[in-house]
Amino acid sequence: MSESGTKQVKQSVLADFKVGVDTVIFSVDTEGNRILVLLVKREDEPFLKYWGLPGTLVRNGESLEDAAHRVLVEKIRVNNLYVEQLYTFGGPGRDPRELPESFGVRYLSVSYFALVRFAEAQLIAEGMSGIAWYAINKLPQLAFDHNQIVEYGYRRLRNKLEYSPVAFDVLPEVFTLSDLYQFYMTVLGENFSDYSNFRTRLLKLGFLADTGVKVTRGAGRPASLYRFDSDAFAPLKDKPLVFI
Amino acid sequence: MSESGTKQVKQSVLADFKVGVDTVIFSVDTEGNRILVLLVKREDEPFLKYWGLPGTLVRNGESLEDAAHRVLVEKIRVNNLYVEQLYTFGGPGRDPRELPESFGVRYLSVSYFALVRFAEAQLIAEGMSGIAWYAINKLPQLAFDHNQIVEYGYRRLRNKLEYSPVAFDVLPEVFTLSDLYQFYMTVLGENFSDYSNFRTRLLKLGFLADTGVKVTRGAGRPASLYRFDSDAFAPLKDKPLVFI
DNA sequence: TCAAAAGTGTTACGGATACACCCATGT
DNA sequence: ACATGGGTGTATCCGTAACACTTTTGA
Repeated sequence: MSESGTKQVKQSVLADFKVGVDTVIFSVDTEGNRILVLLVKREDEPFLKYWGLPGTLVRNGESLEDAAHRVLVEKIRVNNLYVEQLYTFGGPGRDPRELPESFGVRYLSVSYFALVRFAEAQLIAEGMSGIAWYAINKLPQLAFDHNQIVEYGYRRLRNKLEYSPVAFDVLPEVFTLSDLYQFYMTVLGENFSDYSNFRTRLLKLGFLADTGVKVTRGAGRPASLYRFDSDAFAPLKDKPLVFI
Repeated sequence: MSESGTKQVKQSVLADFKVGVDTVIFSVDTEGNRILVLLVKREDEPFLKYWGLPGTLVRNGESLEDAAHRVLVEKIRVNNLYVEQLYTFGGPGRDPRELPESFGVRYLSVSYFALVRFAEAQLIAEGMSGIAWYAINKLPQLAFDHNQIVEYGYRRLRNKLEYSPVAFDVLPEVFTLSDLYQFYMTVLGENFSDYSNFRTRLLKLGFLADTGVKVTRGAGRPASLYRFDSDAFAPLKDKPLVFI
């Protein structure tokens, strides 16, 4: 950041910003075969009563991550989650609070991506439930440029899943291979892989430990419960891996 | 000092930001077999006389991309380049100008990633050449957290190259397959692929058009000049592609 | 004629795909 | 006993890796 100006203008032309953090919180409902996004109904202008992403403005002494975490904790109670930064949207005019041509304060949004476990996620109803999960393919018109942000996050979700072990951050401690398969099916679509091939591939990678415990769900042969062995995974870290 | 009040908290606790844009500008020197990063010597505090990334603070009415572009144009003259957003660093205290505990203005940096053609890049010497290419493996201690940003950008460079056709944004209009190979070699390292296999794979993808023109460089059989056919590439867009 | 650079061909291996099949349980 | 879901095996295909070979030029 070298503000290379030699003039006096220096201060006057620099834009003043408030920085917002908006988080696309995903969860995967394998039963319902849906990907869900957490939305909140806005109680302030602008975009009053529109649905939008959970977000907040960054406070004094607070890091971006802290702010993202604060919003998350306000809206939802979870034990397991995965968070990472997504993209920063900062063009002038993206927030109606910036009066056109006024050179007032600008609003910049750093978006975050989060993945939580659907089954255990408890929404914290504020007032009369201005908070809800929406299927990603049935989103309403959102406030600001939030539709665009969700779209961006969705691409990231699929990418992350294919190349990194995020799934295990969000699955229970132990799970069956069918659970895992269902999870991937839901996110990546019907035709990503055959079950039996998925199975062999994953097991060959060697970081899924069979606990020996069997679980039976209705009819059918009982399934083994597996555990993600992060030690066994460690050496594979940042190697190009495909989880397809 | 921002007006502090424990009451109408809402307004008073929000941090005020200046937003900076820092760009990691890469070029690939295939002759010298080096990856280069463009650095500028700071002429202001903080970090006076340290080398750092070209950057600026965002002005009124200016988008982040505009700011990134403005800096680029100030430092370097190029025809071809590729630019994309990298990451946003915004923790409190990352800039010494934020007085500790003062709740003064915060400095947030949105970093960008750029790739330019080395051969045609002309550095715009300001004063006595406070601007230079540095080999990525021989960087000095940089201002702020810029070493970290470069590291992040370097990862992105290699990734981009493997999975997307950025190379062609930065190669001449026509080039030999050896040129292309040298380029990949330089970025991805000695052991990424055999030349002949690289060759067959790339040609099979079908978006490299042989111009028929031959060029000869010293001894050896003349090489065909190829052109990147963006129409032929279009259908492959956003399909998972490996350029290795 | 020989070295250097460009370009072609060939073989072997390993992973992915598409199945067919076997196993254990509930009803 | 049979439907249901879990789990195993196998034949085939195709991309990749390794490397030998041919072609065309300059010196």
